[in-house]
Amino acid sequence: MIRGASKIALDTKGRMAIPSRYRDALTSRSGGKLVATVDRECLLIYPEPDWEEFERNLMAVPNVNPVARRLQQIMMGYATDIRMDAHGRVLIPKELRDVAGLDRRATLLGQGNKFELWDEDRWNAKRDEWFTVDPGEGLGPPVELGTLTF
Amino acid sequence: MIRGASKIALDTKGRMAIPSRYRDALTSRSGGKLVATVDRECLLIYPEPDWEEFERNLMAVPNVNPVARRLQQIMMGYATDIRMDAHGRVLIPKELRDVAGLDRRATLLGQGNKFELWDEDRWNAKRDEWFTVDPGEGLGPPVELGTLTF
DNA sequence: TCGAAAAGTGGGAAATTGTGGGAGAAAGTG
DNA sequence: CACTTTCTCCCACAATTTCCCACTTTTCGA
Repeated sequence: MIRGASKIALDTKGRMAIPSRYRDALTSRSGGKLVATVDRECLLIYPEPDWEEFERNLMAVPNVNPVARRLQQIMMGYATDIRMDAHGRVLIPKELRDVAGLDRRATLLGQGNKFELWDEDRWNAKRDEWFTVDPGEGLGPPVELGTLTF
Repeated sequence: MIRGASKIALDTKGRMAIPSRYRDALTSRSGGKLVATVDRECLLIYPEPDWEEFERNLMAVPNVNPVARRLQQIMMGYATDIRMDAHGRVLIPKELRDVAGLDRRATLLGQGNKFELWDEDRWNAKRDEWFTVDPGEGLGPPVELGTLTF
C-alpha cells in the first residue's frame, strides 16, 4: 500500500523526485512506468497496472450518463504516461501542472494504489478546512462510517 | 493493551524515545515497526499490524462519501512507516510534526491498540477544557455509552 | 544512601536522497 | 528547411537522514 506525505519541490522543468522509499516498489511493480491524470483539485499518479485496471472500470460505465461522460473525458483525456528517470524523478507534463495549479512547492500523498499530487498551499488549505469543520457537520448521515473505529 | 500517559521530549532532529515499558511489547508485536499518522489535533502511532487492519477498513469505505474521502486522504495520506532505533527512539517525520504542532514537549497517551501523541500545551488545554465542560453538554444522548460503567 | 545499570538526551559524521542546471537529441512550428 | 521549444541524459552540489558514540539522569537493589 502506498501511504505517507512528502513535501516536494518541482524544478523549473517541471520534474519532481519520487521519494526514495517508494522507488523500489514502483520499479518492481511496473518498471517505473506511471500514469498521471487530473482529479478535481489535484493530480493522480498511478503505477501503470493500477491505472489500467481503473481505466477499464471507468470506461465500462455507460456514457449516456453525462456525469460519467465528463469524468471519462477528463480523466482519460489527461492521462499521460510518465516514467522515472535514473535519479527517481518524473516529469509532470505542463498541461497537467497547469490544471492542478502546480508551481514550485507541492505535497505528495500516498493513497493506497496511487498518489495524489497537490499544490502545497492548496493542500494545506484543504486540510485545515477539514480540521476546522465540525465532525459530521452538514454532510449528511455518515452511514458508511458507522462501524469504523480508529 | 497500550495504556498510560508519558511526558516526552522531542530532540532537535524530531526524535522521541518510546518509554521503555512499551518497547518489548512493540518489538515482539512488529519488530519495532510502527505507523504514524495524523488525527484532528494529534498524531496517532500504531504498531504496524494494527495500522494495517485499520487501513483495510478505512479504504473499504466507498469514497463517494465526501467525509470518507477526506478521512482517507488525511489519515492514509499522512500514514508514515517509522521504526524504533537501537535506543528505542523513533523519528517523527517533519510533515507530521508540523501538522500536529509538535515542538519540544509532548505527551504520549496509550489508547488500547495505539498511542496518541500531543503537543504538551495543546493536550493540557484539551484536558482542562474537557474537565470543565458539563458532562453531556451539547453532545446529545450518548447512546453508545448506555451500558458502560466506570 | 550509595553504586551500578538502565533509560533518556544530545550531537558528530558518513551515507543517502533531493535539487538545480548544462548540453545534446527530439519534436513541434512556420 | 530553418528555427524554436521541449525532453532526456548527465553531472554536481545541497540538504536530509541514518548510524554511531558519548554524556546525563533516573531507577532499582544492596
